Amino acid sequence: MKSGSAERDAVRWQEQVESVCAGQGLHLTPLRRRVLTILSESSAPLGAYAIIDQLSRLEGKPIAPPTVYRTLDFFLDHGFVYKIESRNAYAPCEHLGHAHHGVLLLCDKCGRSDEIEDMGLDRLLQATAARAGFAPHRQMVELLGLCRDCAA
Amino acid sequence: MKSGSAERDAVRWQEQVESVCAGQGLHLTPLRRRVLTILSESSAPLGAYAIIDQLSRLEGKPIAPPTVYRTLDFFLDHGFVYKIESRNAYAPCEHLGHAHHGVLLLCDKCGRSDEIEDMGLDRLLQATAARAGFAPHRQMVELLGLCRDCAA
DNA sequence: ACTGTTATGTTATATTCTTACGGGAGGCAA
DNA sequence: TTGCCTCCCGTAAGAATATAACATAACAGT
Repeated sequence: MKSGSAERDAVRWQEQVESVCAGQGLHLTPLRRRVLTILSESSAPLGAYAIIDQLSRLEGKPIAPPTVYRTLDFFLDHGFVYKIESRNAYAPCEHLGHAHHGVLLLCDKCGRSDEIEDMGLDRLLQATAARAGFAPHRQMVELLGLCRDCAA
Repeated sequence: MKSGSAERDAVRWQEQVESVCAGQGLHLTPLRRRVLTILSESSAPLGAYAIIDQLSRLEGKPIAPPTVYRTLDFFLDHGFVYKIESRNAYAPCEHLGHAHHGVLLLCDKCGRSDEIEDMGLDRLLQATAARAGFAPHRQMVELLGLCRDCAA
């Protein structure tokens, strides 16, 4: 979330997704590419219907929800995008390679989200779960509050 | 989480809420009490519409969504209940006194949720946020997976 | 009684997500 | 070629979740 790097990160993200898809033989269709672009160009996470609206404008005709939800599912399945449960919104997942369950910092004011990887936290969570005999397969850590810029 | 204690915990929860309300001059109305009971008698977190249905049956007439959502808001505001964002469900909050942002263990199979307090985790999250210049006011930590009983 | 506040009722609607079904494009084997 | 399969997308409908806006009731304090 260092200022000024957001757009570059977004471009980098899109390129990374492209290359991962190429590498794994995943089909990055025109539709998926357009959604990718919409997501990458947004400064904050987008709701599914925001994507539907933008896509509809891009295509010049109304796009139905399943089209976008399927695309999002594709991205979610491959870890390119994460869903912010507390907001019903979707955002590019940085750290594509790493098992992508980071900490999400969600700003109440500007709406931006930032993703932080923290191995120590992962280990601690894993240990906490293990103590309870719990076997997790997905984790969500979301912090709501004010980001550095908005706090000032 | 210890087997066999679920029902007792639920009763204890309801009593605790009653006493906290009494202590703080909060109005525990008949409606709120009924919702309290519905929540405490459920073995797993309930969706708002499950509560609406049960309440409607109890009252013998259809109850509209806002009635229940308002009641839930009251409970959420006072930390008696937490919302499980990844499921759109609501559950009794154990650990009433403590600042109630525990770790939620959510079983995919039986649907039960368990709440764990972990000061170490809280501190770590706080520190992680602080490093990013982020000032959190609410945190959500949800682990999805299999509970001890269902894993066996 | 008048007023402010809190709690609830009522109607309608917004938002988010899913189910179900069908069609088209490309691969691939007989 | 034909038939079959799979993946992707279109379309219509509807389920599930949540809120807006406005009205009424109940009660406390003055």
